Amino acid sequence: MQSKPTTIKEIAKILNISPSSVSRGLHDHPSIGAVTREKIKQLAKSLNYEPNNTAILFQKGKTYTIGVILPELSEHFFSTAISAIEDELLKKNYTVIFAQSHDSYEQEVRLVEKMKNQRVDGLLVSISKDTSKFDHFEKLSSFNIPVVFFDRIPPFKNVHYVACSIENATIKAVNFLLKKGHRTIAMINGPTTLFASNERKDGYMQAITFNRLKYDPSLIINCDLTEQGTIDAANQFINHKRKPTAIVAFNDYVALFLIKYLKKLNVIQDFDLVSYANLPIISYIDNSPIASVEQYPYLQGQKAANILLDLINAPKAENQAYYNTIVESDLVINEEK
Amino acid sequence: MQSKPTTIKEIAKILNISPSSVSRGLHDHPSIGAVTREKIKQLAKSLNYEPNNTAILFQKGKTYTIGVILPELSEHFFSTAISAIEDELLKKNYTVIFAQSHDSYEQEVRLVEKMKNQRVDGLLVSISKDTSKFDHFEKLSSFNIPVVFFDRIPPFKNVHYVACSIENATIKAVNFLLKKGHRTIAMINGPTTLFASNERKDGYMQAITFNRLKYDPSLIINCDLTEQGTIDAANQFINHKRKPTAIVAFNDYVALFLIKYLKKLNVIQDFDLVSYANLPIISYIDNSPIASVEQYPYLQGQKAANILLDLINAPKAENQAYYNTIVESDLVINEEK
DNA sequence: TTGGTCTAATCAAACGTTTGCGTGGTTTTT
DNA sequence: AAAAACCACGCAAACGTTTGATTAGACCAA
Repeated sequence: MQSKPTTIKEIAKILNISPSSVSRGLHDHPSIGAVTREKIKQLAKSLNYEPNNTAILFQKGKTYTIGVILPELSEHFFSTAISAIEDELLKKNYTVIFAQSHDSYEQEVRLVEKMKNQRVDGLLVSISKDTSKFDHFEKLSSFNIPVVFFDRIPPFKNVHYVACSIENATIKAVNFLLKKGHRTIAMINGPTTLFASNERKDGYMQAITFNRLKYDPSLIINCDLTEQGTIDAANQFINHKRKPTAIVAFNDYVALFLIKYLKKLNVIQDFDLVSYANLPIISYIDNSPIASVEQYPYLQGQKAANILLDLINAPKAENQAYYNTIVESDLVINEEK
Repeated sequence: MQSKPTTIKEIAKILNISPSSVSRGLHDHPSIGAVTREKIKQLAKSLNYEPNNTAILFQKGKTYTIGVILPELSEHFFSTAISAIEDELLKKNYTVIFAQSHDSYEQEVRLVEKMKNQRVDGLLVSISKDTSKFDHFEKLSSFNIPVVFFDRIPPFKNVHYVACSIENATIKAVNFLLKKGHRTIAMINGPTTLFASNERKDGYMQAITFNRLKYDPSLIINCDLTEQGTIDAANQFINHKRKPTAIVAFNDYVALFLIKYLKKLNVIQDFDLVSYANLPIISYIDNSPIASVEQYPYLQGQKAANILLDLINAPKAENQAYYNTIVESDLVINEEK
């Protein structure tokens, strides 16, 4: 009933030829005659022969497997990105294995170790919030396992990465608000420890100074991204001597908290909001942000996957230059308003 | 620089013992003396020895790899479920590979084939919308690859599965609305071809008849789950001679379309909505459903993963009985209202 | 002394596939 | 007719690890 899978050896024995000939026949090697080749293929098909992958991988010392490590799969951004990665790698007959760091540095270190033991051909990583040391990735290069970071990338250039320029995006966002006539624009930013916070701040300042406006540091509040933190920030803006007319929210979650609170106070009409896209359906909400920074997770995933394939298949000598790919972000204007 | 990984053989040569002793030493086999064992372990550590997984898998004929096939990873339900699966299987040192059918039957067939060639130890599957034939799964049993279906399951009992009883959930939902005083309850259902549609209908009817109310077939409309389809259904209800006061939406997407349209017509206040949870943030929306059927994707994923492990590790003879696990769904009342 | 039990290790096969090299036999070239 | 070229295939090693069978030596009992 539960037949052991057919092997090349068995085919060889039946046909009274050597296993190597069978292997070559199945691979259309020129040194196998057409007649024999067809006999091999026919028998293989009729016996339901399936190459034993573990044997091939072992023999070749390659796994055709790509590891993906990301913080949280149930975040829409990441599930979309890995969806792209899987689509892209499947085309090239690679297999994807993945794991979640759950934003823990220790877990990330463990996972990198595990992926290395699994002998992945390459790694795609979006780093955890907790990660500030990167030794665990450096070890990989000595094993010749290329790594491409995406979206959440380390703060230096000598790695391969794909990311969105949040700075540029923020410039676009603030410019958009300025063009709409806003002159006092506030920002609910994340913790100063986050690279992403600095990018937002830099973009904000660039837009403000480029437009010859005065930069008021009290209009940028660093919060912990919780609901209470958002409420505290909102209160500061509402009571600000220069009460802002527009607020840039760190992300859609913050925007949600903000909308909820401003509605409760019945002052939502006093503000135009802009946010960074996390939630696909945010535009369905009443008083939703009038614009969103789209970071193209699918595109980022695609590009990262293809870069990794390049690295895997490149001659070793060429691995000198680093891919630093920036995916341009767009400001998506919410038509509903 | 790029050192080839250390092998057991090398360790053996350095220590002047046989590879088998090294292997046994590393595995604490009793027939290796404590002194030798420690020498082996020390040297292994200092040489950064990592077992070559592909070799082990090949040798053991097991891959310690579980395949997961699901329709669409970027759907919140599925990303949560696979997140649970990964968490659960990582604990047991299994590796997860996954692929998306994108709701295509042909793709699903290809993927099952691919997973089989990858020699996965088992398969977790949520079937595609297009799938009505199941031969591709039956083939797996002859290769002794167990399959556990979750959420989207085939319409028969002689398979292993984990799912939520949408029927029970619907009974709860309708009962909830009845208790709130509603007497005319409508339902926007999916296409009749979908198993999920029948479950909803059955649940609806059971609740109605159990409460000795008259069942009015015109209050259940089968739609194609598009925005236009939802609008058409809504129009029928609005113009219905017995205009309903509550509507059960097929899912959150339909609910979103519905809310949008009813708001536009300014009749949203005339209806109480209930939906089935797909979108985590739906409750943040104004006029959101007053209750949602929670289907516990994380729990379903966990259970499916554990059942699969049971099947993999069970003695062959015991594989007779089928796991048919129903995860109870809950009606989550939206407090905001 | 013979036989038995234990300990600590070795030997060799096995898993399935790929691949460099070798080798008869036939055909072509000079 | 000898040399060269080519065709179609076989041989055997290799990839790294595990494991059943075996062994050499030490110790003990009768």
